[in-house]
Amino acid sequence: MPGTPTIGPAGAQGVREANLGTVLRTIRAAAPCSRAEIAAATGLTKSTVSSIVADLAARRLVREVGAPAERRVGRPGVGLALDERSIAAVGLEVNVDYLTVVAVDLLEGVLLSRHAAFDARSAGPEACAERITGLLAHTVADPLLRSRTVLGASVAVPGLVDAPSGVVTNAPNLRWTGFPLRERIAGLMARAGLPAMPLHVDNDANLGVIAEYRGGHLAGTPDLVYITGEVGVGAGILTGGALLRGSSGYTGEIGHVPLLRGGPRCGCGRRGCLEALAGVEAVLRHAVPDLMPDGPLSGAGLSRAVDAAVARAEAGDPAVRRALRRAGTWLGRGAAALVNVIDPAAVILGGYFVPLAPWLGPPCAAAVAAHSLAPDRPGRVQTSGLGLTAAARGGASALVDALDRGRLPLPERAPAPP
Amino acid sequence: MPGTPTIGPAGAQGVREANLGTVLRTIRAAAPCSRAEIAAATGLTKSTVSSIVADLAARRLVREVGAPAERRVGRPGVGLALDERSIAAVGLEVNVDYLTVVAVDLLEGVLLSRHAAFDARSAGPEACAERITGLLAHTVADPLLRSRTVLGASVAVPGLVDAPSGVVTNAPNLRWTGFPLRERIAGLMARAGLPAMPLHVDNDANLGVIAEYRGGHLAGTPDLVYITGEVGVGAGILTGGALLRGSSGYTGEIGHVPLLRGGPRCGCGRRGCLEALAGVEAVLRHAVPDLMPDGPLSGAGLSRAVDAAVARAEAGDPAVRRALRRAGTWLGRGAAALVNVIDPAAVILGGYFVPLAPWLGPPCAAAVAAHSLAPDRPGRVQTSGLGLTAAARGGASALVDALDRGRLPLPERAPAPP
DNA sequence: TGGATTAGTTTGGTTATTGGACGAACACAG
DNA sequence: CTGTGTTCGTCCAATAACCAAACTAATCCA
Repeated sequence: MPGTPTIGPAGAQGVREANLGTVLRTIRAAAPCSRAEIAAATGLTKSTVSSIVADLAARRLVREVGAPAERRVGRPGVGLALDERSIAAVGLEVNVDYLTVVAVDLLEGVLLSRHAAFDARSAGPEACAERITGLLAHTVADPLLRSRTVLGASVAVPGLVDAPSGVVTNAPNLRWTGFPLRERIAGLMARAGLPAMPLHVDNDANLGVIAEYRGGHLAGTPDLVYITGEVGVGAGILTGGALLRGSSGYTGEIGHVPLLRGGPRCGCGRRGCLEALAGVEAVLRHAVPDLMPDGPLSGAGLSRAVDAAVARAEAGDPAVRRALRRAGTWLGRGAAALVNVIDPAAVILGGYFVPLAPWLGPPCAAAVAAHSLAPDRPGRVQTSGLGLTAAARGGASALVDALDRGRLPLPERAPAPP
Repeated sequence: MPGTPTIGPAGAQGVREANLGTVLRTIRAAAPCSRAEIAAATGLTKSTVSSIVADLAARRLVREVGAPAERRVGRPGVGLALDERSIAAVGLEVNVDYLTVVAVDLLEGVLLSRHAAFDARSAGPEACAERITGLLAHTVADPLLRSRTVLGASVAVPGLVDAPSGVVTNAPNLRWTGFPLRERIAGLMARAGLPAMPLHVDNDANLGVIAEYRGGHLAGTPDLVYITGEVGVGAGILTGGALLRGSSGYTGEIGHVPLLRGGPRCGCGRRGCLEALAGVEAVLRHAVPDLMPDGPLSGAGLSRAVDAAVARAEAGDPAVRRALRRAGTWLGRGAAALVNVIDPAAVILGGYFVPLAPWLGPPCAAAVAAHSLAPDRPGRVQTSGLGLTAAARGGASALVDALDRGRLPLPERAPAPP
């Protein structure tokens, strides 16, 4: 059964939008390809495809490339491909201990990527918004982006976000509540005389799973779960190719599922939460206790501690390996709850879990297999290939995704030179 | 982010379909209403609404009723309402110990409802298919349905179902595996010389949540979970108004989430599963041990035992109340896992949990509140008002829902007499 | 050089929505 | 009881988009 029927009247422009998206996606998948091939693949007629391709070319999203090398009988088709020189999309991520920016082109190739240690917790939300705005301004001014149309920017935040309004409802690890991040960034940009652009704010796990869906090893798998391994543990859930948002935004909040009665105390006040057992900070406190301060970590501390834990685990340190194994098992138990409810094709471990995955992954996979009902499926637990840029890339990808759905907020322009 | 873009070309008939659905749903919600009111409510123009209403009237789904009593200045509109005399949809449910049929009209009013004790487990799948076919044939031949167009029939099964093919992949409590139920029913109907009709097979919890979405107290709430309380425990999950199906159909399989290490042995071979702690059969073994046989229950045994447990609980029997309280707490823990992942607006307890709800519901709600992260929401745990007919009604509703989406597999007919 | 084949464009036709004009039906005021 | 104003529903021409088929273009091959 499909979703709730769309409200509002349907009209011809909706049809056009759908078909623009279909053709764009087909070219993305099959480039270089001819109009005739697109017609065959989509079921549209050749005339419709010609009309749509003309439209896309006028917006510089598609261009003609040389005829395909393959030589067959009959008139050769002219190859079409996405024009990756025309647009850009920016994704940012703010997290407890770092700030990331990524800009991608229409092919979702990375144009530019910056990662910097940053103590968002002590900076506070207002200073953070300023820092983000500065980074965004700097990014769009980069020579690599200057000649492109910027589709917009998206900001990933580790916490509960009301995506439509761009308000960060509650981000415990940043200690933000009810902060109107989008509004702030838009205000700061206007004050600095920068051109307005679409701004989106969303949860980091939600954007992480979008990144995996569009660019990870499992790209295109419509039922995916992405688990962030930052200070907090959260899950982004994609079902049927769409984000699960729930009735109030609390989907995938597995960081605080109770796993062990009377277990270690968690930041949320309860005991035995997944985050207190398998969150990166908790893992490191067991694995490399000598490197962890008594108070909260700040700046690049977490990253350094992860590196140290990896080095020791590689060297065969039994205490570190034991700590990672136990954390992996708890993580698997938490993930199993999710697998039993959602039945995803795969669970992808992201963030700081990626470098730790050689030791954390196998026990996690074993625990998922042991505690889930569905028959065991090899490769159900995977490691992200996107590292700490996943959320930022996902934000940028989400902007590109709007084009793939036929929503082209782009003016017609003179056709691109060959 | 909306779901995966629909594949295939979009065309004018898709627009018509969407708008037919929009108008039909508007009339359902606002009847009796005039064409002008529909135009205002939907954003379509008056001419389009006229055209669509004519189409719906030709298919006898809508009829003109007397002008509305409300008197205002200007020409009065002619009232439109759904014509409930024209079609019918049939829903059946086969479960371990009973068989249910329900037929509804376009307003989803119940035309006919039968519930019979039936030992599906010992009858076996083939005999069951014969029995279902017989019941269906008897139902469509009923004088109440004879004059109507039957949209189709849907069968709810407690187990894993591949809905597109109508094959029951695995129904442990019925002991069916890989049984092609739809194909069998279609074959038996053809052999009996009955007219073919669309047949659907789906999981009972999935259809239960559809019934709640369309006809329960929480009708229209797009993020709902329905928990069946039959011999097994399963959840049907609706998110954004659409069923969650997962990558291989194992969504909502909460019956076997492990809750208590070393707990009671479960039918699945493991220990401490939710079903072994809070499944109806397990509950009754604790609550009314004297009424439960050592072997498996058969026929109407379960229903009688539930009645007895209710009677004793009402009389204040402390052992029964204690057993129900404990089961409710376990159920709440299992439901909390679901709430933390899905964030539904409500969790609805169905099946045999309904009569037991006065004692089982409050501890269940308390456990959900205690173990879920999102702020407590009163009324998060609800009791179904549909009793044991939920799944059958949901199947029938799903057929009506196709009309509400504009898919009208109905021939044009002479307009209905006033 | 001409036939076969495939690509892309052009032209005409279909479906469905839109928007404005118009007649119909009623209330109200004089 | 008659005119005026208001709202309802329909009719008709215009528009947008897709489709089907004819047509031109480009290439291979005999």
